[in-house]
Amino acid sequence: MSLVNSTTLLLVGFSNYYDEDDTMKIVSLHLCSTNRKPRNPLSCSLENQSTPPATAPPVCHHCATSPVAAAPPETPSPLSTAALSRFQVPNSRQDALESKEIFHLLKLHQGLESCSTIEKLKQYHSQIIKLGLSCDNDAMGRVIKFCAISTNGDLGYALKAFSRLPQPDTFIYNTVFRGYLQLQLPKECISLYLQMLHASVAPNKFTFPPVIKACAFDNAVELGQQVHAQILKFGYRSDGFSQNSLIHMYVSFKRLEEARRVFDMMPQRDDVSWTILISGYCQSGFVDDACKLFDLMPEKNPASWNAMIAAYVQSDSFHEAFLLFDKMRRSSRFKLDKFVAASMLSACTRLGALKQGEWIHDNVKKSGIEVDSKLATTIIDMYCKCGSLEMAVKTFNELPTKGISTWNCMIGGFAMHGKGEEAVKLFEKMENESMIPPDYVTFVNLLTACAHSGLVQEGRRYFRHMVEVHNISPGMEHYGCMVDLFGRAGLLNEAMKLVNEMPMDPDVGVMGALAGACKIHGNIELGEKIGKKVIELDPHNSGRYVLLANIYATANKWEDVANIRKLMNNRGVKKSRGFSLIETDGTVSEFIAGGRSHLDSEEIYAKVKEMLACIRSIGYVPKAESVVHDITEEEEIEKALFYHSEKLAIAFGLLKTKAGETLRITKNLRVCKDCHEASKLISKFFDREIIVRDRNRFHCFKHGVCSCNDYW
DNA sequence: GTAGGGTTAG
Repeated sequence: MSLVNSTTLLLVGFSNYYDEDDTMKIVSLHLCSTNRKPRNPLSCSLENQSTPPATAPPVCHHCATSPVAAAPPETPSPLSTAALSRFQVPNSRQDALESKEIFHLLKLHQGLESCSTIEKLKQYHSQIIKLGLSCDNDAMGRVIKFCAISTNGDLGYALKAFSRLPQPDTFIYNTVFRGYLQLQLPKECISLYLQMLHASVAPNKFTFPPVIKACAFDNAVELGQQVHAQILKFGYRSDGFSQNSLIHMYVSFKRLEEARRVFDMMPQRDDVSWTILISGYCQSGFVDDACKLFDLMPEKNPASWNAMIAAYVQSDSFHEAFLLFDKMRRSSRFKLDKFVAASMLSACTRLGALKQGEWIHDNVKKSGIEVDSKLATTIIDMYCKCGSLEMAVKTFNELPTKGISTWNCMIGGFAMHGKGEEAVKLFEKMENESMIPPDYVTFVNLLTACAHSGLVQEGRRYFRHMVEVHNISPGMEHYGCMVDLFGRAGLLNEAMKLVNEMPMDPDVGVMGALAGACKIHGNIELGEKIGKKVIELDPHNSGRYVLLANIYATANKWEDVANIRKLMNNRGVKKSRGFSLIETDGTVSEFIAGGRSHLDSEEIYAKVKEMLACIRSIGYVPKAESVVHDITEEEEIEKALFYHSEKLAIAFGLLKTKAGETLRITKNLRVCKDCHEASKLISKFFDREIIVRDRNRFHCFKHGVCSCNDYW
């Protein structure tokens, strides 16, 4: 976390600047020409690549009943489209006749180029067959290109057509490589590449990017290195696309030194080369190296800016991300694009910085950036996690098309705001109106919503519904939700029964939910047993120790609390420091418990004292069980409680905002019981709405009541 | 033909 020592993070200053009839089936590939000697295709040499044997292909079983098989016998046609130029000027009657057909063919090609549906494509294909061109690479290349690559295509159809070609050319192979990649079938792509070499078809510069990408995707390190050697052998060491693909492949193999070597050896690097390497360093955690490289980059483009910004966001360096974003806007001619917008929205989401998030959303609208389903999801997630459920719902409702993630995100949004009924309603709408079937994540979010709102019956029903109606087997997360659902509702026996009946060993999350339930319902015996198991399952996570300590503290077993602390010390586990962030007037300030490095700390501490005195007058009693240490002196307990980061943030908010303004606070940990109680009373006494996002959910304190109904 | 963004229990 880069925001240390209760410093103030300036985020202001940028608001004025900008202004199919066949079922999809992937058939396995087979070579129609099978009379070649098997050999290692990777040792294929340049000398024998250009003379493929002219053998007639045996009819393959895939094609016998396919539409492609309806083609007339394969006779050599004078209309081979590669020979079109010979027929430009008709001199004789024969030529005139042929030219008519050629005209027809040219129109056919044009039609293929602008073809929009697979049905249309099939009509063109049958005309090609009538013209006797079903083995012509030029004509069939167009057919295969449409089927393999376009969004309305059909790779299965492309593969059938491909298998009928006696000698597919490099273009056709390259096209099918891309088709396989689009459907995330790297193994099939690699296998076809090997078959291509077997068939002595020479690769060209368009061959390597998809093949290398397939190696990267399939994590085929050795093969990737062999393809690298072939790039050099076939003479493409200066092809930027192939070289960039290589850098990307080595980055995905986490072989940064080799990626760097390719980069350094390139005769001419372009912005993509730089960007790939920068993101590579970032993904491997070498943010400093990435930064150095970024500074050296001659001409930065939005992708390279975004690589750096995204790296900062992912490493929790939000301050740096905002600074770099500002620098980008000042120093370059580039406008906000959807990727940078998404990265910055993610930064705002993580920080809980609603104003900044709104600003980015405004600029997305002003810039005319197309809000695709990914960006829409990012925006909605930002509103949900920054506490503005209203704006999230508005944005969601205004979207013309919604993706699965968008629905899931919105259901999750209702869940974290404790709006179980709304989550259920939205899920029903999704099921009945959206044509998008719910997936694994949908049910994780839906069951979470039920758990957080105490909807036990609904939770039970949807847990069955998921299997019975949608054929989704419950995973660890779903069991976690159900244990949480039963546990929170006090149905510990049912929770235990589910854990015992699970088809897999419960993970630390499931056990943690059970331990949490024991704490809530004061089941010390079971809590102690489960709490200890959880610690052994996750011994480096301080939160596990704190939970058991809290269970002991609830029962006033201070000696056991102290023993847990000793255990943590002996094992070198440090308690993760809790912090609270609050946004006031475009600035995000961070507070840690007892921290005094804020410039206004004296004033803030005085305000905490005043604030607590006020709520004492309406019944506040400090809750000692929120102190995990073995402190017995009342004064000491209060000291430890009073300066929790959340109280400091609230006091700061009361100081810096106008009467009636909503305070929005983001915490990294869960709200403790004492702060929860104090926040309710503060909201009543000072007549303020206080919205707190903790690590699990939102608490909206208003008129002395919390939106979670104390069910959290 | 190569690079960058989203939703997931406790």
